Amino acid sequence: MARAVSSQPTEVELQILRILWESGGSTAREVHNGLTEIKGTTYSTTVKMLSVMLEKGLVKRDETVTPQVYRAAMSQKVTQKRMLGDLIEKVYNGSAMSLVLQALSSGKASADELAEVRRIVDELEGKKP
Amino acid sequence: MARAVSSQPTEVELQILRILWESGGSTAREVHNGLTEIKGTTYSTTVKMLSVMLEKGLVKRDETVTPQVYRAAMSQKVTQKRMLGDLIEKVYNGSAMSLVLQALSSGKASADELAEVRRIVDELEGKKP
DNA sequence: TTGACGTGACGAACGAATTCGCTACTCTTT
DNA sequence: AAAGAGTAGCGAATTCGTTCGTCACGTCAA
Repeated sequence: MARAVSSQPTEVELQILRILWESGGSTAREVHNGLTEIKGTTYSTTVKMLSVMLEKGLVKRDETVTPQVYRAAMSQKVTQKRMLGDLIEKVYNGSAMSLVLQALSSGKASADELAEVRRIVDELEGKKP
Repeated sequence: MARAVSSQPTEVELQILRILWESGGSTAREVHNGLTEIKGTTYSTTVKMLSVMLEKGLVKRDETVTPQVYRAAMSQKVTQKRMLGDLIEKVYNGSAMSLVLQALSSGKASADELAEVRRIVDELEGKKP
């Protein structure tokens, strides 16, 4: 038998979504131009991927114009949260904090970013007591 | 054609690794007992998965004892860091901080955990100047 | 109108991931 | 020794993800 259908976008699907998020909407040709830079695949492959993603509901398509324009069906933020939650569940046994600690200690964070983290922590702590 | 070999453990492989990390080492039967609770697959499948993982180098096997004992080849921490880095790269465009901020603001963190985050931030900021 | 060119839609092909059935062995127990 | 039970190994079957080749249309210029 086989594995179940993954709810998460696959590797290539994600690369396409990133192109669409950045552009806000692109024709198959435009997606292909962005994709071929990193993958070297053919235009045919790009069109196929887009049609597969359309079936899965990962992208929407405006057919009233020619060429048709594709857009991501879900925002980048929502997709990120979904995939992050998935990783936390599957790899960090549901502990978001242990992921945060690991990301903090291993990543190179700028002073500004650290200050931002501190601000968020202050905000969260303020709600507790 | 086909996709490239994923460097990351797959879904089921991860579930098996989690069992091995927790136990420190298990027989095929023990892994199966843990796996069948969440998957309902047969013993045969478990043994096959273990042999595939052995080929990939994801697990090691002690053949001097009967039944043979399997252990994860890589620590949980290293695997987590590797998969986290992968997510940051592919989904967060390389920005670890935006992942941290999202995880912090969406997750429910305890006071202790927040204090721990604050401690890490302090430590990281101390090194800068 | 005929030919070149771009857009789209299929379906084939192949590797990877999963699942299992069957077979071969090794120990125990009668 | 013969019957049972558990451990391991192999290869087949299926589905998914990914890549292309090819064909059918439409549009536009010569």
